[in-house]
Amino acid sequence: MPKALKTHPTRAAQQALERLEALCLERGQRLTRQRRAVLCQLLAEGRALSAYELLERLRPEDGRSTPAGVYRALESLMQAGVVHRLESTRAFILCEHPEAPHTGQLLICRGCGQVVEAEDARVSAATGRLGERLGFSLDQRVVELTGLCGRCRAPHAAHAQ
Amino acid sequence: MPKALKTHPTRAAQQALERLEALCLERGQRLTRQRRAVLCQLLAEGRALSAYELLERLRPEDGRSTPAGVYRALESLMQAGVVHRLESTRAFILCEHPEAPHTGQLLICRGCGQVVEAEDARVSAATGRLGERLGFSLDQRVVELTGLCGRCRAPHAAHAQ
DNA sequence: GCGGCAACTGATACATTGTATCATTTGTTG
DNA sequence: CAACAAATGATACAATGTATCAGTTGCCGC
Repeated sequence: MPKALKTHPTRAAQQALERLEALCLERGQRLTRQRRAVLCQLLAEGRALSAYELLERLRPEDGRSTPAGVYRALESLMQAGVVHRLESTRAFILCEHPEAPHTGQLLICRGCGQVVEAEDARVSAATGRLGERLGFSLDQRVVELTGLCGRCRAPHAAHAQ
Repeated sequence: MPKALKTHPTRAAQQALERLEALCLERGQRLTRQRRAVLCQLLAEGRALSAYELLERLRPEDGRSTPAGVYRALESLMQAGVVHRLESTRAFILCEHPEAPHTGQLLICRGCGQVVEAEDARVSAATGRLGERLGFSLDQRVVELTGLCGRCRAPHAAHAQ
């Protein structure tokens, strides 16, 4: 029974929202109306949204929202580590593990659009070592793996692998 | 003595170009005037270019070049595996190791813009295993590591690490 | 509370990146 | 060399992201 949470979004969402807000403040970001609104939308949607999809959803509640405003809010939320940008799809999504600072990996299902966030030690170690080996001091690691998730693959073919 | 190659670009470039052209044909891509022109520019430039930077460079030689045309040419060249797209900078660059099919990693220096292409077994293995572990059958892996290369770091600070 | 400064916003305009469509041209193949 | 598929040219447009600057808001010390 997926989507069951949708039936009482305010309950769990409220709690999650407060946790995210606390993190923003801890990390030196003011938490303004706009930023809160962007957080809410991402939380409510539960999937990655483009900046302009966000804008569409904000406009009804706040007719004064603008692209620049949305991007500024996203910038701040990314600074705080509670939102990630998907470079390969130009979309934004809530961080799943915002408590711990991270340089994670993102797995993107091209079937259902689901995004799973991972923090794989082997991948982190391997990319770190690769940087060292080539003499780079890394400050950003984009690891985005696209494919079909288990659920999306199942109906189409039985040939595992 | 960097940039020494620039003094006789046609020599080595000609040879590289022929090799790239051969690869395109082998891989079922027609090699048309436009595509050849794009290859030439990327080869001449030796660094990543945006689609519109490419367009600027093509226009003088062929006033009929259009954005759509450039993107179509790039599409074909990427199909042939001789060009890569940098997702995190929205730019395109010649593949350094076009002979071998690959799902490589790209290291991008934010100082000089240099892009180094790697094919690190540990990174490939680790990302592959991560996909498996989470039930994904991957068909695209974006690994883009940004930082400062050795040369760009050196002048600024002596604190190794 | 409140004055003042920095941060944020609203508004507008614009820059960059990427696509859709369709008539025409080109290239390949039998 | 006819015919068909692929690529191109032209135009228009869609999507994504930024610059600027005047005005407002929030925070901090008093």
